[in-house]
Amino acid sequence: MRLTDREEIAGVEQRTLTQRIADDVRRAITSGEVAPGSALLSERELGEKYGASRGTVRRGLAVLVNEGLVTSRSGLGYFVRAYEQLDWYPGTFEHLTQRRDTAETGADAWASDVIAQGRTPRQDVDVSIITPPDLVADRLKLDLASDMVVVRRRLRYVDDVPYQIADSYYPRDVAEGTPIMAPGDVTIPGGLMAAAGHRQVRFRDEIAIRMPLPTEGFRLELPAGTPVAEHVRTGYNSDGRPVRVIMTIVPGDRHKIIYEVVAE
Amino acid sequence: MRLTDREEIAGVEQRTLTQRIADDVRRAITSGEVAPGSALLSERELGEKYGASRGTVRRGLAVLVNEGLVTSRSGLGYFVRAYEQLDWYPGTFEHLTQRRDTAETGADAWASDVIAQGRTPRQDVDVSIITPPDLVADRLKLDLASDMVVVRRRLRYVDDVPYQIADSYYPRDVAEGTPIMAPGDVTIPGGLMAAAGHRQVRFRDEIAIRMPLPTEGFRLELPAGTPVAEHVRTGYNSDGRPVRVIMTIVPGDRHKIIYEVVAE
DNA sequence: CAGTGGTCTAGACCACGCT
DNA sequence: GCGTGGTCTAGACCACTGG
Repeated sequence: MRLTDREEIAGVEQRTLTQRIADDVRRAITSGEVAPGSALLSERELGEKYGASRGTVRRGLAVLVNEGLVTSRSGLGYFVRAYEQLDWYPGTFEHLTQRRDTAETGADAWASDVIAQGRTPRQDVDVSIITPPDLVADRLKLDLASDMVVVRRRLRYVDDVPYQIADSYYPRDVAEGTPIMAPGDVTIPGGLMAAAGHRQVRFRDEIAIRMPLPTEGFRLELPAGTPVAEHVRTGYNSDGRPVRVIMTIVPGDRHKIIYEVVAE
Repeated sequence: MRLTDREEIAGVEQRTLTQRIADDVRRAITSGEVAPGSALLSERELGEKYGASRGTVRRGLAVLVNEGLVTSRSGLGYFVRAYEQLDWYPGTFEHLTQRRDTAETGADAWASDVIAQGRTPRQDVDVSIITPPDLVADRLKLDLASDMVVVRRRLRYVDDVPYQIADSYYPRDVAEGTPIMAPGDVTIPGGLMAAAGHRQVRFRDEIAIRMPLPTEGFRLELPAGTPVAEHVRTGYNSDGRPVRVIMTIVPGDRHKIIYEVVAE
């Protein structure tokens, strides 16, 4: 019956039932008719409303889930997602960003950014020596495949919600015997780079936009339909040598990335 | 029967059949076992292989589609997606980026970037006067809700593939009587801003990572599972006045965004 | 033409959350 | 216990692509 019913309504209806459901609900959300955080009709109710089977309703809602507009919670229902983004300023130098409050709180550039926005930062840090991934070896210009690097793996939280994966890679000779090797969440006024005796005078940031890998999604507790930025910074010292690579995974639903650039 | 079959294999198998299919195929792709561009088994074949119904296979493959790993073409099959990204350097000033080849080809900063990478740029341009969206009005500090702005809407292509939506907004008094108002793809050595008598001495770039709106996906011909960066640049002149807002929609599958920053 | 994906249905069982 | 989403099946018809 359905096909004829549907086509009767609007002559030749191009869109599928799935699309109609997705479009209707999307419009209700983007128009503000249903507020962020509030619940949608249940799958069975929507099925009733549109004369659709549950499978079709689920496909329609899946579209919105993958667009990041909606999440589902088992046993509860579907909810409109609410976004609250933190400003992240990667485009400033550690040793220049260092703020008044930093010295007092012992916060690094990121942490003091977070504090400035009235939130509470925390990070789990783990230091180890590894064979670097190709991406890192290339950027650090390590010629020997056997060269190992020091990696500081950080999982950064804001108000106890995971916000970023930030892994820093240092050539061994740069890191060894410096505070970089210190385990845990150490903070050095002026930055770790300076503490290791290198002035990072230039960096190159490469930003790729993609969907998270399953492991990243898991670690960062990302809902479906949440893309990430893969932010790779290569830092150079005054000799033009690459001395650090930082790879940061930045969930799109929690961040706005900001660069301020001034002509010299 | 299946449930028992499956559990027999590995004691207590947590993952669902859908997940197993998705995981298996993903591993085959990320390990390089199946090359980019090549075809996967058909839905019916996978169903056979895993003892799954077609619906289940489709759900498994949908996971990979939404991760951007795979696309399907009706009547043909599923294919591993191939990524080829263009480097985009937004972090440099128009009037500084201006290159030798620019003067010759009449290319703007973006176009000469593209040319430098051996590709062919093109853009459709459309100029009109509108009431600005809130995002723009805020950044241009327009106080009257009635203030109108000049917008140059561009859809930029590389080798005839849509690459970016780039819409520039100018206050009327900045744009009127200048080449900014010229319809079509005009290019002025030194940039439109300079031609309008303003030196853009500072800008602020805000980058949000999200899934595309349906209209954006349509215009840019984005496959499912392709996130975008929403790149908003506010440019200021030497008086500290915001004189331009550029909103660029940057598909993640075609771009790498690069900022080079040098300590002064 | 045979094969592929796209859409849809109707029914089933499960785990989960709340009351 | 009842309602919610999560998973799965089996079967159907369609439009499209290629040889």
